[in-house]
Amino acid sequence: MDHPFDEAVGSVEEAARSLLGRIVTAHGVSVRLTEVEAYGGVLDPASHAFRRTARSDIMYGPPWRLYVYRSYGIHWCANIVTGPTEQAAAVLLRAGEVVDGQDLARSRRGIDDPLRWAKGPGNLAETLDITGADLGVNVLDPASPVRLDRRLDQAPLIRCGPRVGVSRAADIPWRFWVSDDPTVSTYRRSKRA
DNA sequence: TAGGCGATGACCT
DNA sequence: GGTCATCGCCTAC
Repeated sequence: MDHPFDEAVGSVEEAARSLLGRIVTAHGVSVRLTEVEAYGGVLDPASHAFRRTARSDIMYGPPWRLYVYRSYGIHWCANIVTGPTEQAAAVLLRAGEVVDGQDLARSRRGIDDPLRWAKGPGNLAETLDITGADLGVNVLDPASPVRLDRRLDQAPLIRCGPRVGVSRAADIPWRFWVSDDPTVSTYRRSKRA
């Protein structure tokens, strides 16, 4: 597929795919990532880092830091900066399966259905108790409040499609999810796309 | 400094 | 299918 962001595809797309299936642990709960979206930074008009501002500045820094932003004034959304540094690329964590800390997850979400605990980026952040206080932490540091486990030996079966909720560059298939996984969020196209 | 607008989720019909 | 709560960020005045 031909689009103006070919240069960014290699790095951030590969990073997004490599995150699927890995375990993120934060504040007492662990989640196996089943759905992510890639954002290509300066080359991607849908990325918060398309223009450098105070909010997006963290994405211009070193990779494997956490970028957290508030959406609609209500929800927190968590991203992992993937680099390279000048490109400001990042991967949004959209959904996962809670694999540890189930009691904490249930109390934070207030619902009993485990499939819904970390379904959608806002719910994922709420389950893991990720907030603005976690902005910029190094997810590869074992002492970090938000951390990523080692890379998988075998990658899961991955499918891809357009990103959710973005109005610009809406047709780029940079949403990735684990095939047939029940914790993946249901797709909704942006109203403005 | 004011106004518009979301990388959402929950609830409604 | 559709609506709406709610507020921080960004842009334009």
